[in-house]
Amino acid sequence: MLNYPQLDLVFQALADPTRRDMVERLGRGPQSVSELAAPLDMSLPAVLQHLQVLEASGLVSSEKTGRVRMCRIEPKVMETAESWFAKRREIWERRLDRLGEFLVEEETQRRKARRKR
Amino acid sequence: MLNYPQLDLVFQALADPTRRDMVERLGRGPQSVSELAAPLDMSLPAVLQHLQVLEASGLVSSEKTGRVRMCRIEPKVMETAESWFAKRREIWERRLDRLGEFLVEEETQRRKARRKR
DNA sequence: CGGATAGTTAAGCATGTTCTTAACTATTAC
DNA sequence: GTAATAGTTAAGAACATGCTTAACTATCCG
Repeated sequence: MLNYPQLDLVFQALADPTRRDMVERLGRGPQSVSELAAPLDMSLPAVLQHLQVLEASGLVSSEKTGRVRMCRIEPKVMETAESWFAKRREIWERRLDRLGEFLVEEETQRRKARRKR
Repeated sequence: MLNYPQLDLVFQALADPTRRDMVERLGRGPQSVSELAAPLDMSLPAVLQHLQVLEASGLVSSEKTGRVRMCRIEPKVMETAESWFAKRREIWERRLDRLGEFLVEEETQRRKARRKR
């Protein structure tokens, strides 16, 4: 399971539309810092700061060769975040199943009680 | 698809460990504000503020009857956030498939070329 | 070498977040 | 009706976030 601090950083990173956009584009393939920055309406240092947040969360990694820094997504961290939702949903659905069984059982008891009268 | 501002609010809400804890417990069943607050090491107003963040995101809804406010999770919003990851993963996996096909194709071409010599 | 390209660092400002305490309202129980 | 319970509101302190501009470094190209 993912430890709490990382989930903090991952969800914090994804809470910003600029960073989600960067993640979505990196999902289509690796990009340099300049390529990432091109469609964004902000300064290059601002893009760098977003990239740092993404890297701190583990969602994105980058490597510099020559003067170009290539950025790529880290699917494992994405999947671990996704699995937090899956785990919640599993518990939620199990609870609803139990609730459903309880209600059916209750109804059965009521029918029996009516027949006895 | 979920609109951007809501995703901002949902991920922002989940970026805090206290709020994730509240969501996890509400996933096991509805709770009053006091019940939600009980295990948390902070003042009641602070819990209220976290609850407001969760409600603003749509992840949690609440209803007051008498002097008790009962809070429940909104699974649909959870699922829509989860689906953001699923969508990213789908695109990512499709890309890797294409990349795999390309590499296999390339290898096949190389083998043919070798045979011709 | 010298200029263009790609990225980086630092400082500062405006705004947002997370908590606190104090004071308050509405509901229920005796 | 009085007191306990459950929640609410407001104000403020402390820190975090998301930008900016200015100045800088490292690499590549001719």
